[in-house]
Amino acid sequence: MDRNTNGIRRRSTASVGVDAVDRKLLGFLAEDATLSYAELGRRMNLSPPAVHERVKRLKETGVIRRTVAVLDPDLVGKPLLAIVHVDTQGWGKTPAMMRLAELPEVEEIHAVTGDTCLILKVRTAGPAALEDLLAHIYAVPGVRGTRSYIALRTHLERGTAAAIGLDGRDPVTVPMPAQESAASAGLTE
Amino acid sequence: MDRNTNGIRRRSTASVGVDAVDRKLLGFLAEDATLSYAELGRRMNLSPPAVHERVKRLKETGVIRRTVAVLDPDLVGKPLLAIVHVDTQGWGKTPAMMRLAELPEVEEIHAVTGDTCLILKVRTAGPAALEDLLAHIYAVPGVRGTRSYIALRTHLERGTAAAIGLDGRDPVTVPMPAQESAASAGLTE
DNA sequence: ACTTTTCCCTAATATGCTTCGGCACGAAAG
DNA sequence: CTTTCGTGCCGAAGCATATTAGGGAAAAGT
Repeated sequence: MDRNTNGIRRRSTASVGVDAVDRKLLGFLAEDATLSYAELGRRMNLSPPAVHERVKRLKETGVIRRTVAVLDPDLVGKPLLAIVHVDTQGWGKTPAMMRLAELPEVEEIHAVTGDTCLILKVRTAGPAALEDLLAHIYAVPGVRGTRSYIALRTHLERGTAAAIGLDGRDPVTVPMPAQESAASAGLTE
Repeated sequence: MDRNTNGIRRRSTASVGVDAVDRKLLGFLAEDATLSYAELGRRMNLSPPAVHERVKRLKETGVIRRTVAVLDPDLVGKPLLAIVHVDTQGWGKTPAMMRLAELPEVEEIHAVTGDTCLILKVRTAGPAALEDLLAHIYAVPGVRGTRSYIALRTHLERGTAAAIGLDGRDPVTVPMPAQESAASAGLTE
């Protein structure tokens, strides 16, 4: 219901109305949602009520989906991160996916293009737990095979935040250096 | 009903210590960090100050890394999600990685085992923007090639939250991960 | 048995959120 | 050019909430 079931948005590209001030605000909130409205107002030359009004609107329109606490995977007992490619029979759809989504260790499930069908992001207590998890995955009907990539180190992990113009960077349009030469050089598959 | 208030299990070792109550609390906060201490206390039969005390400790010990607003990728102009495998020359190390981390569209960078070196999670405004981004990636010294998996649909995307015993599910056999410098052992932003 | 530590509670204070009415600016209509 | 309407902001007030302080009960350690 809250979904944009209309399908087509009237406004230009993405926008239920997100102006530059909103983007800056979102940038701050996506990095630290505990900032007070007073502090936010100070940072962008606005009064607390004005900030409150914008945040309220952004939540209602769904731009801000929710506010969550980010936990340290190591400290909560899930030090092992793995990306798992899953090959399925046919185009999986939901029955199998639902099963996978029920596993607590599975954080993300994406249906993708390429030489695999599903990409999972999972966190387990260790290699043994990962093996158990893979056993569960294989037990799901329709699963033909998996290919796991174990993360040795995470160099970066942030929200959609940075994509916004937090630090004044232009958001939507990437700088782009030499798009034609480099792009056509060798990425076509 | 009031049994929870007393007889809490002793904290195993002098480590960072995350007991059952903490895990339940973390489960709630990882799903909605805007819940008031009163509400949290009500849900787990604790007084607001008691909850406050625990949350404060969890933040200080680094279990709760930060609190952030989760944005809708579509509504902020980044509807295209892609997983990009990057092959590098030698074992990349940081100079190249630093360059990649500077790109706003890049959300995650993991060094992994398997038939590739790095796995990136990126969000762009569209196919063209992804091409531009790939051009940037190829421009980084040491990058030999990439393989992109475009997400057609995201079936699940949640935090580490679910891995905790929020809904009473037994996480796996875990806890008691680190013993001493666990807080500093984690990824330092 | 006694001490210490841990964890919680009630009560009180302070801080920040949230609402309300009014004003200024810009756009569309007359 | 003037009027009207809509939007977005501000300052002040009321109120919910976070936060601190003091004290007590139970378990762990001596």
